[in-house]
Amino acid sequence: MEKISKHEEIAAGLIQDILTGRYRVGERLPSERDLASRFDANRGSVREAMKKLEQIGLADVQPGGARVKNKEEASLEVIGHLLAQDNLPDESLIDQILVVMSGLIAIAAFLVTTQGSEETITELRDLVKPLKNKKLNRESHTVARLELISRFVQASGNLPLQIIGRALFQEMAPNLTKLLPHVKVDPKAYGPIAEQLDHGLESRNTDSVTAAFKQLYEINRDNMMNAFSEARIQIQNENKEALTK
Amino acid sequence: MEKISKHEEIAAGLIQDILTGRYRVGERLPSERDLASRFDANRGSVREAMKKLEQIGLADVQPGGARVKNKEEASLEVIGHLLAQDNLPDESLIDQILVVMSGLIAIAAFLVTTQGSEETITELRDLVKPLKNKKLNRESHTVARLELISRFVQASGNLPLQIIGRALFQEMAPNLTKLLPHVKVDPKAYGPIAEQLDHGLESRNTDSVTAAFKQLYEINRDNMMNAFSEARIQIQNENKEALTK
DNA sequence: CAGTCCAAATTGGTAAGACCAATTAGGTTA
DNA sequence: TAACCTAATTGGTCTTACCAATTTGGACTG
Repeated sequence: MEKISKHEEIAAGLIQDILTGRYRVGERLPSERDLASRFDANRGSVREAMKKLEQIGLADVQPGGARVKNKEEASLEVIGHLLAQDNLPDESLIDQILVVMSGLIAIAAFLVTTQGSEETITELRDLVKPLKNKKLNRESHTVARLELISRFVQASGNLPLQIIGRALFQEMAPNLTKLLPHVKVDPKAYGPIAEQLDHGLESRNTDSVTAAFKQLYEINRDNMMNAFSEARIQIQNENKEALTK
Repeated sequence: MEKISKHEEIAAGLIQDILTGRYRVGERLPSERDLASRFDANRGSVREAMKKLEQIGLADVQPGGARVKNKEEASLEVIGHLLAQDNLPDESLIDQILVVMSGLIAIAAFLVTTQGSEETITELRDLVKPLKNKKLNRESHTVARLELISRFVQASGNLPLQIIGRALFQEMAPNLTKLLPHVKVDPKAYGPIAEQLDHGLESRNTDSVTAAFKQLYEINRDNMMNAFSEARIQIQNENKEALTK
């Protein structure tokens, strides 16, 4: 059970309202005093929530009033809120995130193979090894894959890349809980990819590593999209059950 | 002349202290009450500043105290603060940003060429045209290049990509003002690249567009690194002058 | 009637003081 | 030495108040 403070509650409410279009872009939000009475809170707490909105980039608060901004101008944190809006995360947004992650990994692959230390290479190769094991159970396999990708980006030594990778992951991960049970992975499919990754790292062949990750991305993407289908079917069935009761 | 509010002043001071290592990772920051008296401000203002630190990801504030976090766990906003620390921005960090931007553009190129509408393609081709003009003055040329890159990312239709691109740009741009006067561009060098971009867009050839942007990146990178050298020389000369006086 | 200008109401920014709940720190005890 | 308990500290919230900037609305003017 999480404890949620007042300003977090207020911020969450306002973010929800903005993202669902209750307040349109350019429109003025209610005054802090109005919001305070609406949320039955103190104006100081409302101010803290507004601070949050401002930092996320969803509102521009100035003397005279706070105005709603485009979500394209916001920070990466909106992604998490967008994904958390509905019961199931938005499929096209997940798809977009995966594309970007794939691109980020390509950068990391380039940096690691061209500038990575010998220790970094061997450390990453150690992380690839588990993926060669075709008898690994699904859960362990998923953990091993995520760990590999994460470490790759961190090993790049590129601060912006590290920050972006970490942020994207943090925004996506909590919103996949309802989806992950439906992800069916086939460990055998990852064998050749792991081999190629290993060899590519050993020979510091950027193209080889990049190609391997591209395959990994495509498999992951397929798995994710299939999981969406199954999750939707299950929700549909649950709704039917609820009706017959 | 910018107006700077109290909490911004406090936040700036604390960020500076953290990034320069006055407070180490894991260490506890002074209490809000202490900070209030140190900055001669109200505790509410200090709290707003702490909110800022928390949202940037530089501090984790909880009942009991606020603790400093790793900058790798922070948001992209730290990049701007890191660049603004010294007189001249950190060269290696600028280099890292350029690498990432290059990678982001590769993603955008893929998305635009494979999924972009006909209107998007023609719009982008219109932006490429000015770069073919070899007689464009330096300033106009620089503006045209930035505009092209920015529009490319925005045209991708990929929200995370748009957000990241915009954020990276916003963090870097304000800190390049002292560097830009030293950037010497040769408009002639961009002619062939513009041609390739144009053709690649027309034929929706991802590889061609990506390759063109890669060349663009390399030229930009060289220009930037040369600008660093010149800027440093100038600063050195200024220091000598100051001494002889 | 349209445009300009000015004053009043509104809004965010800051301040001082107070209380609570959770954490932390220090000393005591087993 | 380790566990425990108490007291001090700290962040979270609230109340009230005043200022400065913006916004608003109406009066005035052309």
